[in-house]
Amino acid sequence: MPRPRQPRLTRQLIVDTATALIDAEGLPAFSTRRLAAELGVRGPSLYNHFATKDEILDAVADTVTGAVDTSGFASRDWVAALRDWAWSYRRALTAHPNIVPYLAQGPGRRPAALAMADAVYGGLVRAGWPPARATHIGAALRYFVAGSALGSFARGFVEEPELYAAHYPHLRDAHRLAEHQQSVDEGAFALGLDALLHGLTAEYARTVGPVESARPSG
Amino acid sequence: MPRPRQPRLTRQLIVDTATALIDAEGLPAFSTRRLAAELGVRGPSLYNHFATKDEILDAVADTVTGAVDTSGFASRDWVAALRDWAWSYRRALTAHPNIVPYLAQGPGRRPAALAMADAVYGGLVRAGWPPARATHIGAALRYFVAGSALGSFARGFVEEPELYAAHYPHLRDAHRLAEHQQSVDEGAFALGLDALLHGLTAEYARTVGPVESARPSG
DNA sequence: GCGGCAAAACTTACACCGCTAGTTTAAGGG
DNA sequence: CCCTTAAACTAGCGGTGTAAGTTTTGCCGC
Repeated sequence: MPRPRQPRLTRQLIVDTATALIDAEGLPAFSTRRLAAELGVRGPSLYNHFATKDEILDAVADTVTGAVDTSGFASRDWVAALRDWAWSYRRALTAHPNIVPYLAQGPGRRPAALAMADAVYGGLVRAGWPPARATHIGAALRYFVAGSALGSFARGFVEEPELYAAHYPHLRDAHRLAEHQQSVDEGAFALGLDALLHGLTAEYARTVGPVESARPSG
Repeated sequence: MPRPRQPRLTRQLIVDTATALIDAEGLPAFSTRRLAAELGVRGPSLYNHFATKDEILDAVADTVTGAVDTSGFASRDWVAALRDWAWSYRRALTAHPNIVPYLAQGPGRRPAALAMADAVYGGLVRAGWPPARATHIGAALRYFVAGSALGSFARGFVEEPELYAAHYPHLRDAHRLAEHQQSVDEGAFALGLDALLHGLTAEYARTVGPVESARPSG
């Protein structure tokens, strides 16, 4: 089957299908042949549109990151902007949890990740944070969000109470975590984010100056 | 070459060699055949000692997690214990950064991870935190530590200034991040951890009661 | 209109992957 | 001493990413 009348593949179509496949079956199940099959095509054909498998994954990761909203840094005080950004970031990642392990490994050359870092850094510097501090804050929040989307603390537990009861006295009810997975993860995220922002507000007051444009809501 | 006079493989030897191999060449380079070659053996021989490749990786991950020190929860106030634990946790992970993406995916059945979770949870509950809060705090800190060890914000940047200058105005000096990688990551971690603990201290005073045994150091 | 070139699919193939099955020999217990 | 078990082996299956070369189509310039 040679070149068809109308191309069957597009970068966009490949990325969309790859995203759906990863969402549905996980990263390990994502292979070039499997993806090609999903597209009604033969595997190597993908290489007419992407140079490597990683390039496809980068495109998927970039699309996911592109959904993050950083507009708050242009309109709100820095605390509110950080909060909005962190939640938007988390939502974007948890919408496609299976790609997170790949995505989490450095902003690299991915345009959307760089644009995001740029917006955050710029917003914090504009708010009065020293550049080095702005870098640290952006990184720290990134750690927290990525960790929360990746680790899914609760998901790791297993439905076998006796596994825990014997050896881990305090985790007697750990198996229950699996039931309330989402609420545990979201609760931990909300608590941690509030604590982080609270601490940053105090740090701001101490080192930058009295809180003016910063109106902490927590 | 049949059964040798003296076994050439041990679970311990396999785990140690696997750890060294992953440290030296990264997760993708870690294959059963490659590991076997490193051990002077033929690949399938590993399956006399481990059922699957993942079981080997779990053992490596468990060894890494086992190096985390949670003793502070038995002797110090909860804030100091959390701080010590978080730093120890981070040191354990950054000592073997290549295994982190695997390790980060849920505490699962790995004994060391469960023991760690148990110690943290128990310590927080003993300090007066409500159980649900204790779970959230442990998870939040885990997110932060795992994210910091995984993402290595700075490592992601590339040594090509012109890549950033054009499109990301605030990241003009982003390529310099690669130079100061370790200090940026550690600084971000220190800042974030202090902010988190500061916020948790405030939360404790507000919801649990006046700070008594808690003696925040930040 | 037509020749030629680029595009986009194809087939084939390589080296590697995790893992299974069956084989061989040595070690150790009854 | 036999017999089970352990621990290595070889062979091989189905799958992986990707390189190379083939074929047909669409399109652009003459």
